[in-house]
Amino acid sequence: MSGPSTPARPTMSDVAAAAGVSLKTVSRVVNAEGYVSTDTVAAVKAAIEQLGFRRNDAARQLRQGTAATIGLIFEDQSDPFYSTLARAVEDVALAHGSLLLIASSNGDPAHSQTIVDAFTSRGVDGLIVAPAAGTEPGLLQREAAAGRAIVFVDRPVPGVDADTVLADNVGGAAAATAHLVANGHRRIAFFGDDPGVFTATERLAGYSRALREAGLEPDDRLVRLAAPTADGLDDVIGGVLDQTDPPTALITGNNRWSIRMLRHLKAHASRAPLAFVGFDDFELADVLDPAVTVVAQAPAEMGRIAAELLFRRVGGAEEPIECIRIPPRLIVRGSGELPGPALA
Amino acid sequence: MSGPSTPARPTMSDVAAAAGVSLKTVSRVVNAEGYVSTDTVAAVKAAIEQLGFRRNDAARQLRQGTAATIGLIFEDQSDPFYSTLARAVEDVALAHGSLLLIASSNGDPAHSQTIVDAFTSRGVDGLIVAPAAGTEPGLLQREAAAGRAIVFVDRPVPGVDADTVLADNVGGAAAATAHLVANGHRRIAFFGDDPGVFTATERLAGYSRALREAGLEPDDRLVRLAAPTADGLDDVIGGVLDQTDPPTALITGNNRWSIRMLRHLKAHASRAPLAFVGFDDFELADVLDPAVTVVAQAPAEMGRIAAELLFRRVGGAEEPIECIRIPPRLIVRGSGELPGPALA
DNA sequence: ATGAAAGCGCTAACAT
DNA sequence: ATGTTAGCGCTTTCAT
Repeated sequence: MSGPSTPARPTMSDVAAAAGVSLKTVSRVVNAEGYVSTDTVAAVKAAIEQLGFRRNDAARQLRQGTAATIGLIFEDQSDPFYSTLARAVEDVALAHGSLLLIASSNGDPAHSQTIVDAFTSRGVDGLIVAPAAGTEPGLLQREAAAGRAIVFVDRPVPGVDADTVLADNVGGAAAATAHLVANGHRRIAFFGDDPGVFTATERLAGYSRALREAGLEPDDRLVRLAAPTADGLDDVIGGVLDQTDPPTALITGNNRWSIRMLRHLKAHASRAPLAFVGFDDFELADVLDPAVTVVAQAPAEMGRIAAELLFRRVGGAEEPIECIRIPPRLIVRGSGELPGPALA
Repeated sequence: MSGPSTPARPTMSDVAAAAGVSLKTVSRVVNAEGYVSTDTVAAVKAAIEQLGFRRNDAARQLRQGTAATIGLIFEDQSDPFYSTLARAVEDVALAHGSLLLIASSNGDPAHSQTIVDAFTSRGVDGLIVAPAAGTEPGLLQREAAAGRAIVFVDRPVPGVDADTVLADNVGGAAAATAHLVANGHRRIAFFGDDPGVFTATERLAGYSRALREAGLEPDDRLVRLAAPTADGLDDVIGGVLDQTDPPTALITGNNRWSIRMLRHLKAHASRAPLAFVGFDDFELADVLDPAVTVVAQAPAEMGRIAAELLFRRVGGAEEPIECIRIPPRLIVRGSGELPGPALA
């Protein structure tokens, strides 16, 4: 007699009793298996409606072994790059009748592992993971080997046999760099994420390659790799931009860095303007003055492709592992076209 | 003999057999129930490790009736307002050992209903919902009455007995309007979401109230309500801003509208500058020139509070239904302080 | 401290 | 077209 008595949820037996049929017939109707007479279907549906029956998917999952659910793991689900990607995954999942579990790893491999465990305990049919830097292959490879569908996005985990969808980071960063060179710049700075982060390293490599291809000497004094959320970045940036023989252009290695940089540049507006190309597009890049030239990734496309790969595997496809590179696209908006000394 | 033979996932019986104990003892160890000798614990843990056992939560859920999962339903999980809110919910859920199912309603009440069904079939312990405009109370009230924990955020559903976390939309919009009046503006335009959207109507009411309190006559020619994603908004906006006796200031009713407006203003820069206050903060508002004055909501706080309310209910709390209003905060950045005619 | 048996609500397999 | 039976892997209950 304590609390408001919550009416117990009706089960298929309750519906069966109400409709005067057997349990299995209710199951047939609920799952639209067919081979049930029109009258019976109507009677069962009426009983379902009247009792407010909803199938208990835990029981279904226990029996069938499928959760109709996939798990997403990102560093931070509120990062616009990942939330856009997640949305695209959701649309594909919906078409496959699947739901989405989402969790943020905070870039912590240990926590990431906890999430993988929690997801697999729940029997997710597959995982789409942007792995945290430093993720060991062990657990994931075990899952992959046990037949769990896994697709990596944005970053791979070497040692895990799983499909992977990556941006062409080297090519994109090289294109950004070449673009600045073509606009007359010779001293181009690069600000990227922590060197442990796969994309940061690849993008730095693309930058260096393009410099060399342009006959320019990479200069350590123009490169800084640090988490864009770190403290003291104003000093880090200032140390590069205010040195003797300073850069006349710069590249930021991801959207967090672009935004951090724009904030810095606004706070230090007395400095001579620098040409600026960001890796990854971001909202309002086109509205700023000058509008920000970017190498746009295609997060929605990456999400869609990753999800399609995943559901192919969930469906039992045995094709060889794929690694798909999505080419980024240079979007010229103004900030990257300020002429450098060689054109001045 | 088709495909790579996927090793069957080990169960508790397998672990029990390997460790030479009974099924129940394994269960005790896995769930840290205690009353197991140190040696036995060690033996069981070794077997778990060796076999790579993970508890099957579908079976657990079937028996216990709890999924350790909550469901989130938003219009669009990639909207920064909602993705920030979702992230805050996630942090609270994590502390309660719960995972997050997320789905986007696209503002469609029918699809929203499908999602609620899918979530409840899966036995979620609770729902956090930003309901689509036009949501009927029926299904949700049935769930609430059946004891499912529900918390509404951003918008209520009248007729459903559930806790609700809302912004003080009227107060916030009134503050934005009063701020512009105090800066000398007399003709202030308002661009908000569709009139079916709860927040749009409340914010419009706050705007009108503040005008009247300032002794100003609300003027229909200065107000437009439309989805910020609609086509042809440039004409809608132009129709207001380019009329005879045009406004000298404007308010946008949500972050999507703010961004839409900034894009329009940039494309029509020849027009005399208008004072501008946005409802809801957005990234880079501080970096634009002029920086955009906003009435900032607190999506993370709203998410945290909603989640805390939810888990209180999941835990069985029987307190009366609460409706919490979170006061927004005016952040003065420049765009809202351009002096109007009364101060010129 | 440990174990045996029953059963959660559903679907698979097999009748009829 | 419909029904019966067994059992998915776990937790609950009750012994010992």
